[in-house]
Amino acid sequence: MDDGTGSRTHPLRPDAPRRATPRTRPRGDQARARLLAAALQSFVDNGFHGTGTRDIAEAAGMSPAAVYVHYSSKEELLFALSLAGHQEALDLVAGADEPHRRPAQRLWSVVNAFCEWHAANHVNARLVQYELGSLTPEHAEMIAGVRRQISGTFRVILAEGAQAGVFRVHDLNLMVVALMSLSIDIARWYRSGGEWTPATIGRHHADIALSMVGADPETA
Amino acid sequence: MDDGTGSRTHPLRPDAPRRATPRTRPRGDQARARLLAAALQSFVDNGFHGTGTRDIAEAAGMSPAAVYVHYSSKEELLFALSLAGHQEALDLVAGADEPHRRPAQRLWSVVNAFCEWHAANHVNARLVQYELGSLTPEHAEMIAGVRRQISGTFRVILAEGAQAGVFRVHDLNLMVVALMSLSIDIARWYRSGGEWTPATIGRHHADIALSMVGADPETA
DNA sequence: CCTACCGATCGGTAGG
DNA sequence: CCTACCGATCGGTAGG
Repeated sequence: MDDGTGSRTHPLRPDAPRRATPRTRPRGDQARARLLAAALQSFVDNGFHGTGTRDIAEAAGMSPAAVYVHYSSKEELLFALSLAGHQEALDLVAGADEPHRRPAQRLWSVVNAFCEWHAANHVNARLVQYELGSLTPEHAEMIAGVRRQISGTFRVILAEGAQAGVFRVHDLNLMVVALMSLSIDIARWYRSGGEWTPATIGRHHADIALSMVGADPETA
Repeated sequence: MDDGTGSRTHPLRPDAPRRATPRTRPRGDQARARLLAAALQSFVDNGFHGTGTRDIAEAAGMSPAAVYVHYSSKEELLFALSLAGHQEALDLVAGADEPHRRPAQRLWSVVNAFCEWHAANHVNARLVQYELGSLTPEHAEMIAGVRRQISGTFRVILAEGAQAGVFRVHDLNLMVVALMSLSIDIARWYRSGGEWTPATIGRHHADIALSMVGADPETA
């Protein structure tokens, strides 16, 4: 098909078979990726309002105006990052859940995955958890939908374990937020290169999650 | 000796009328209080960088320049709020701890107080937990000292319970952050007027904290 | 994707 | 504690 460089202006014939169709990786995608990476780092380091579009452009190696070739506003950049991060977290949680297994195993697996993600991807996670206030109301509502799907996964597992009598849950919704706090707050305190690896934290906190609902780890 | 106001320069002289000395609550204090309240709300709603000094001044009923009569910079306002909030949280935690009681009772009491504070004072708490990045390095280091005192309170209780064999703690420092996550993350999700009161959350999460360390609530 | 530029607003200060 | 103002920088656009 195409070699991916896509820089030729004059292919060999006027009917130009190659140039007539989009490349698998158009050049614009690379620029967008650079912009997203630059924006993510700067939003996390300095906050959305503390980041100038010129900071982003410079870190992506473009002129200030080039940002607007790819994104119509600074908020669109934030939204793209926030949505991608939320979707990644949701996919991970949904993929970690194994509905055919017992509640304790499901809970352990989901908390383990969610915690590990927040540690390993703590830069993304920090944007995901702490920059929602700068989204437009429309975009915030779309993100809220993804967030409801994530908390719904926790809620279903807790409800099933409580009904089966293997979880002790006095207040279902309060237990959901408590379990999610354990994971989400990792984004706030985690620093890479420290005392623990993401995998260590995931296992430790998943064990703790079982304790929180009074599940016996031995019979899980 | 002294009434503590420390404002009188000539207490007994008849020609020392009241108005010659500052009032017990000098007028400047009131202006500072209005500035702090305005800055707190705006910093939490829009972030430090998203807040203009003119926003603060207007909400406090002053001209833009009047802010600098009381605080030398926008960051000084943030620091004053952050330090006061941290000190309040530390005082509360230290006051809730009762060293003569058993570890489980101490842990319950401290987690209960810390959680309740984060819910009841969630506006202050949000600034305390999420606006540290905008402090100067010097101010950040001062705040870090207060934070270490708070986490130290948790650590001491956990270590004592573990040594006494009434707490199951595999990784002391990781358990400290897990317990604090439970409390601190309340600042992120709590909304007043919702499903739970601060007292309800405090009791619920304090119970959960005991579960996390494997403490038997009955024999606490 | 660039240069050049728009009006608006920023944190902070002079001078009273 | 005010009016008036400083230079710098902001998000975004015109025109190519």
